[in-house]
Amino acid sequence: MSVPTVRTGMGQVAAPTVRIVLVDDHAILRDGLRSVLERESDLTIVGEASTREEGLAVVARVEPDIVLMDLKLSASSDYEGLALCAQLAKAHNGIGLLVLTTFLDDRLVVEAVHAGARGYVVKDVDTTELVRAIRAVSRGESAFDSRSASAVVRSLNGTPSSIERLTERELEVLRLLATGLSNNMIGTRLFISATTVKFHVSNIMRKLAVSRRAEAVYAASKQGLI
Amino acid sequence: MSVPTVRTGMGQVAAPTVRIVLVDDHAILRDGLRSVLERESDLTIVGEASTREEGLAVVARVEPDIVLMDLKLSASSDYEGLALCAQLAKAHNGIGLLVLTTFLDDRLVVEAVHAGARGYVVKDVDTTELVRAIRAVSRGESAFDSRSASAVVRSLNGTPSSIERLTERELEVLRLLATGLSNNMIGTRLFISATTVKFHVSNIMRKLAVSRRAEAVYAASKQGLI
DNA sequence: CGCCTACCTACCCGATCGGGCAGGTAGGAA
DNA sequence: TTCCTACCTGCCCGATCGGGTAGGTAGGCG
Repeated sequence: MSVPTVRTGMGQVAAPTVRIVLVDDHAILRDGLRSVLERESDLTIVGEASTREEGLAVVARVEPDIVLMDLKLSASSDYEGLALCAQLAKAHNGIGLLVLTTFLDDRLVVEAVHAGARGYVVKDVDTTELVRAIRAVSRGESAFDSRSASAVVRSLNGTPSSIERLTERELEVLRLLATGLSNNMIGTRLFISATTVKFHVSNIMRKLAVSRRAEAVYAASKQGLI
Repeated sequence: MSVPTVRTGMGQVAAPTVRIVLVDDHAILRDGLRSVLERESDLTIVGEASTREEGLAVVARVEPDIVLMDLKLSASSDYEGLALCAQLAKAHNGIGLLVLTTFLDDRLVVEAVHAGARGYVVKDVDTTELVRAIRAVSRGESAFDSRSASAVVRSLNGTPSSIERLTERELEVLRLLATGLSNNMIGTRLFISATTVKFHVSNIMRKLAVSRRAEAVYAASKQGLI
């Protein structure tokens, strides 16, 4: 690591400069963040990206200390950032991944951590709290705003293995379910029998802890599954 | 209007200072916007608010030229800003309401205009485009980024009166529908018969142009109705 | 080899839904 | 007054759903 270290006249070691890449699909937010963060003398924005592909390319090129990223990187998918997180964590060992996002979803927080994020901050926190989180992550520590932290705690001890993931097939059924198709029509579409569709729907409802397909669609929509 | 007008030495009339209030539930975005916009010499942020109530109070106090606001002002409701729009337009005649939001939804654009907004910009546009929109609205003009503009066009000629609003009652039914209740249980909850519930559900499905309750819930969720 | 997961299928049956029918009231606008 | 909107109600009937039961196959893991 060739991180520049600045020594003050007092002989103390000042914080080294933290090199940051921003990944967010909203140019306005990136501009705003850049403007706000660069007021801090120890922070510098060395790159920006608006998509997953751009993010990978930029990070590979500039090798920042921190990637400050949203989980939602397009209108279509609400959690594409998770994939980016995992890819960055794998390709750049020890890189500081800090998620800055709109939604506070227990599941998402946990998934982000699993994907390699060392921090999770929701967008309605104060700027100072964000800066604190950035510095913490840059030191190799973890940083969660208070609400995200409790989400993590909830997910870890409240429900030991609460996250029952839906299988690919179930997601497929779920998406068709959301379009209002009957079991029979879903079966025709997927080349399986209506009985099998019903079986999948049952499992989906069990995993989402609901009892009606309408509710399943709502829950899945809320969680960004579809 | 006691807007200060600045005359240059050339005898030309320079742009007067545009006084802006920001309304957004994310402190970070507000900070960022403030930082970015105040780099423009003719723009000044005179107030901030994170909720509808705050927005009303702040605008009443500082009487800005422009209110730059998000439609989503809390995690629960996706379009509370519409109500704020309408209230502000009513209370402050001629005030410049500019919507800055994440989602581009034809319906929302139209609703915002009906609520009194003179502009609609999605958050992934360039900062310069936002600044241009602010100046346009401050001059009393309208301003839409290109995608919002086409949304308006689509809504106006594509479907003459496509926006069939759900009644309060129907929204009530819809919310219970999303929780997976049966017609009978919804009826019990609302003190009406199951037949009436079915009637409302039918109307909801017709208005949302779907044929199943699951699909209705999905569509409503997508449109931020619930 | 058992054990697990993901996936697939069949039959039954009562509850529910979706779409018709035909009506009613209250309140506001033309 | 007549018209419209929002709201409410009853009855009918075939299609669909939700929840059981009781099986099957393919592939991976220890």
